[in-house]
Parts: sequence; C-alpha cells; structure tokens
Amino acid sequence: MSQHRHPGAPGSAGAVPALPDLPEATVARLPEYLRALHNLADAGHETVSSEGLAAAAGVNSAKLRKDLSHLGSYGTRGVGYDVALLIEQIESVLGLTQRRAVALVGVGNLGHALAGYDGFASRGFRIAALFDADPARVGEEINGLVVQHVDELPRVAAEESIAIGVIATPAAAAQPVADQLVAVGVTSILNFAPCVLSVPEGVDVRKVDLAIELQILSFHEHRKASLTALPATGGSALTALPGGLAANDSQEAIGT
Amino acid sequence: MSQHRHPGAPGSAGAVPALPDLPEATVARLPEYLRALHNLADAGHETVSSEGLAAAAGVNSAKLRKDLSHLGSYGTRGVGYDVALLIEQIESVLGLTQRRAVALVGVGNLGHALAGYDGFASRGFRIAALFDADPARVGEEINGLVVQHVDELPRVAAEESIAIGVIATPAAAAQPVADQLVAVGVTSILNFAPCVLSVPEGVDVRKVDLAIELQILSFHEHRKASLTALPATGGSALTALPGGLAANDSQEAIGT
DNA sequence: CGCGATTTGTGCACCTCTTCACAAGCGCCT
DNA sequence: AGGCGCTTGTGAAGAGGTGCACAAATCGCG
Repeated sequence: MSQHRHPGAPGSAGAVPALPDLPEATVARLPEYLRALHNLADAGHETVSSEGLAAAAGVNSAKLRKDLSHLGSYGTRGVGYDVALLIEQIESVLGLTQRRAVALVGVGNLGHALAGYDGFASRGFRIAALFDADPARVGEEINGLVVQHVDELPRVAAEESIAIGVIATPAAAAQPVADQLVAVGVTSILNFAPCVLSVPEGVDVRKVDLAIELQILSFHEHRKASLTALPATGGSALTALPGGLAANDSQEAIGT
Repeated sequence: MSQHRHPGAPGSAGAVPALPDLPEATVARLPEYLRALHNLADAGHETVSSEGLAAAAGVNSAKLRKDLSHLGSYGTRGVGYDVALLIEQIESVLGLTQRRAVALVGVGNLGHALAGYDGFASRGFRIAALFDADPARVGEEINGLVVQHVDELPRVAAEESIAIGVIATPAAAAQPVADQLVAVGVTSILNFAPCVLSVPEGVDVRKVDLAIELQILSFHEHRKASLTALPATGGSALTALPGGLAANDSQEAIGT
C-alpha cells in the first residue's frame, strides 16, 4: 500500500496530544472500532468491555486492547471503556474532527455510485467536487453537485481545500489524473482504477480493486473444492452443504 | 508441507494436481501480477524479468520472486519469466480457468454500479443474477439482467451454480442476506455493507468498506499535517519531504 | 475496610511477512 | 570451449503483527 517511514524522534510530547505513530495494522482497524462504537452509542450503551467491542468489530479482544493501548486510551479496569470518550479519542486520532473535502474524478459507472454514496457524508467526509474529462458528462448534476471538467481542478481544489482525491476513471486515465491531483497539492488518493499509480514521496495512495477481491475469493473457493475432492482422512462426507455445516474443519481461516 | 512438485504437463491445465498452501499475502498479490502480465502481453512482451514485472505491479522484486517461487513457477535464469506461461499458471492457481458465477444482492446505489461494472466480466467472473428485497426494484433490467426478488435466491442459486455472493445492501440487511447465501451453499462472500458478518466456519468473507479507506487516508493526512506544523527537531537531516510539491500549509488547529 | 469479581494493559513467545544478499543457472559472445 | 553478464531462486536475518496468559487496577458488597 503506502510506504511509510517515520523518521525523527517523536519523543517530545508537548502540550499537544502527541500523535503516536501507530502500527499500520492498528490504524486500519480503528475505523472498524469507530463504527461499532457508534452502533453501541445509538443502542444506548455508555460503557463497553473489550470483549464486547471486539465482538462487535469482529476481532480478537486482546488485539483490540493492544490497539487501544497504543493510542493511550483510557479504559477503566473492572468496568470497560467509556463509549463516548472512546469515540472522541478515535475520531481525534483519525483526524475526523474536521470534515475533510473529497474530490471525485471520473463520474462513470462506479464514480456515479460513489458520488451518491451517503456513507461518506455520514462518516466525516464531504464530497466537494465532481470531475470528468468527458465534455458530455460535464454539467450533469449528481446529488446536488454539478460535474465539472477536470481542467477546473486547480481552481476548485484551492477554493474547496480539497484534502483527498478519489480516482474512479478508467485505468488509462488514472495516472494523468493522479499527477494533476498531486500538482494541486492533494497528498491522499483513493484509487479505484485497476492500475498502479506512481506518486512522489509523501503522497499516500490506497487502492481498491473490486475484481481483485473476487479473485482472492476465487482462490479460496478453488482450494476448498480441491480439498473436498482430496481423500480427507476425516471420513465424514461433506456432501450436504446447506444442511449440515461440518464444523470439523478447524483449518479454515479467514485472513484479511 | 511439500510444496515443490513437478506437474507433468504445464501446458494443459485440466485437473489441478495439488494446491500448495500459499501464504495469504501472496494470494492477495497474485491478481495484481496477473493484471500486470496481461498488460505486458498486450504490449507484445513475451518474457519479463522479475524487476520489470515487479515495477509493473508496484512491488519489490525480491517479494515477487518469492511469491512466484511459492507456486513453483518456472522462470529462466538470465532471461526472466515467460509471460504467457505465467499468466496460465496464476490463473490456474487462482481458479480462474472456470468462469465463476456471481450473485449480487442489493441493487441500490452501489449495487447498481457493481452490476454494470465490466471489470468483473473481463477478469473471469460472470454476474449471473441480481437480487433485491425491495419489490419496487424487482423487474428492473440492468445490463441485460432482470432484478429478482431475494426470495428467488434458492432456486436461482441452484440453476446458475452461484459460487460467490456479493452483498451491496444497507448494513441492517446484510446479515440476513448472508445467512440466506450460506443457506443455499455459497461459501464465498464479498461484503460491501459496513458491518461485521457472522458466518459458519468454512465460509470466506471479504469486506470492502469505502468509508474506512477514506478514514485511513484521513489519519495519514492528519499525521502529515501535524508533522509539518511541528518545528523540526534539530539534526534530523533525513526528513527530506518532497521538495517539488506545493506545501499544503493547512495548519491543523489541534485543540488543547 | 477488606475481599472477591471483573476487566484492562502488557510482557512474551510464536508466527507470518519482508528484505537483503548471494550462490546457482542460463544464454550469449569471443 | 570458456568466460562473462544477467537473472532467478532461496537461506537467513529482521521487522511487524498476533494471541496467550497474567499482574495490576478498579468497583461493588458484605
């Protein structure tokens, strides 16, 4: 994904809540905890144990405790974590206290859906501008926003203080678009195009490739099929799939 | 544990002999290699070095070589890898020799886009059926497929030999849908709903949460901003941040 | 006021993944 | 034939992540 090296010594803790360099794996899980916490808060819970939160987030409880300990979170032994406080802490660490402006480039099939995805707005982001290179698409209004030509990017980026760029163009157009985003100062890019982006140091790129996810699933499907075909010494026939779920297979692990 | 095996005829991929248990990290990268290889093949390359392929896939060359060695791949020292052969090998390992049928449940905003996403078809998958629980959406035709009611799932799953289920419903509906998919024998699920799915052992779930990706980017953006705002501690000459970039001086007002 | 029940925070061992560095192998050129 | 340059495949070291198990801390209660 993104290559990170954290130079220097972050030891100096001023009056500012020092931003500890969290393990990347922890950072990737914090949003999941946050979502679970919001659910718990909506359900009226004021505190939650690591066990309960871990279950809601689908992780191991020890892992969760270690993750939270990394950001110096305050739980209470014998009680658990204060839900509201923990939400505040995680949102602060993730930088969600300010609503970041997102520019979406490429309003095709997928981009159209992303533009209308309300999950962004509800979780701290504001889609501030839509762009496309196709003049036929410029001017179209989606969700209250008018699609602009990608050449307008420099002006709009400055006006709207774009913090994150989302690329939903065809693969061939992705690299030029990324270059343009970088040129106007965007240092975080979410790329849906199936290609590798080359960006200067200091720019973070995360990639989401829907077909890759399916291919990974395909591998496991393939493997499972070849396992049932193999002479598994267990003996019990795994024929009936819907009815009996043979919990005998302890080797199945869903890794992510 | 025996992972070095010589298949008889690499040219014909009939019944796959033995599936070596690849590291999960390797499996996740194989699709990326595959995409890069297809690009290279289209560009007319017949062979490629690990260095070249690694660059095209955006990874370290040593990592790539180790990944390929895991699946017993045949490169030629001094020359590189045969592009066509490698494509065949990877597709065989990923189980892409057969085109798998995918059922998509939830034809809302995102699901609509997924139904029309041609990246699935071009990479070995066939969207075989669309479902929704909303009667108002049933009957709609998308990309040549008619949306059916989710209650039709058992019948259609059997008819179409559904191998993979994609959930693009709201979070509240995701778990029941997953249960239904599992009940009809689906053992691989790609979940776009922002929630944790609980499935029996032996069922693989992969999750894609678009907002989480943005939140991870937000964290890095937040960190970068707080780093530039901090006065550089003396002596650290290696903090060579990109010089050519316009420094985005958005000062984070970190509350006390 | 002390005790037991409960839950956090963490040291430690294990495991997976990454990266370096280099020997072995291959083709080409002289 | 022999040497030379290039590339693969891999051993080994290191880095990072995971999960167990337990001490420390806190609350409620008798």
